[in-house]
Amino acid sequence: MPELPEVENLTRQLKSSLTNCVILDTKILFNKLRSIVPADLSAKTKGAKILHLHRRAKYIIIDLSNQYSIIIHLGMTGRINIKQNEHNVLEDGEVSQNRSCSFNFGSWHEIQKHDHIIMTLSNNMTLIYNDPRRFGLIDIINTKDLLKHKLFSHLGIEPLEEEFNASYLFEKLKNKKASIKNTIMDNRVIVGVGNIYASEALFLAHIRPDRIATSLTKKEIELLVLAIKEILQKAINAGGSSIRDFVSIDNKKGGFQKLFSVYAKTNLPCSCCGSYIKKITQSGRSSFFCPSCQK
DNA sequence: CTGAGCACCTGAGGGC
DNA sequence: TGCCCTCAGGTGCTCA
Repeated sequence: MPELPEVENLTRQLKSSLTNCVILDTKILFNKLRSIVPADLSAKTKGAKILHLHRRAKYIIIDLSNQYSIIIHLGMTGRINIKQNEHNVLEDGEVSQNRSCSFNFGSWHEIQKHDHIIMTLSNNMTLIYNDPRRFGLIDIINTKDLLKHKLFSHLGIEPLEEEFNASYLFEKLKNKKASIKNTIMDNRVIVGVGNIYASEALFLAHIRPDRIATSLTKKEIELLVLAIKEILQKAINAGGSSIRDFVSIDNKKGGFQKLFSVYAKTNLPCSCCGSYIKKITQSGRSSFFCPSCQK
């Protein structure tokens, strides 16, 4: 259930629990994800130490001690669960016990539906990649070739980096015939803005999603850049619901979903002006906006 | 080159 | 209960 904020939070969590772990064994239960999981994933990970974890766009990258890097993408429904063969206390002090599919207190070899990759790690931990729709991806390549990888070579800049600013976006919007919503979701322009936050950011910037990109004024572009950064940062700070899934608290209604202003709020009153939120379809995906606040 | 549409999948939820 | 339809947080490919 990942947009950038969730992948960012997941990466941070994984970083704190997996850094310096050794991969003892990797089992591929099902190899047909978005692309075929490399058959030598097991051989290339066996005995390697996890040195560093980081994120690029919505990809999680795990650098290993043996010059390889694992690339993970969660697609629409991918999850990473960490099982621990002992009583597990979460960061906020709660003890997890309400999820059948995660902590089994001793019987942690039990395989759940849609578990595709299982990594046995040192420190009594097991990493499980689960993905019902299988739009996710796992690959492994030489660390030095990361940037050349075809998944990364065409990607635009990170929205939270300083280089993503009004003058950058202004240049990118020149001659764009697509809608502004499609444009900010275009990975070649900026990465990591998914369907939820595209709608949310455009609401914050008071711009209709179906405006042609070139029609935005400089002022609107400035507002939009700030809105994208703000909405992503807020969502990261709110923690992601996938993090809660990751640490196995089933709390889908909580987290940042409460912060949505327009997403999935068709026909509900706008929190700002009371007008009813409208839903339209753009390139086959739903967009939500307030017809009165957004121009 | 661009942009729209489609394909890849399973599962949840609504209508009948 | 069950069948059928629509929809879902992503992204790369094809075609015009």
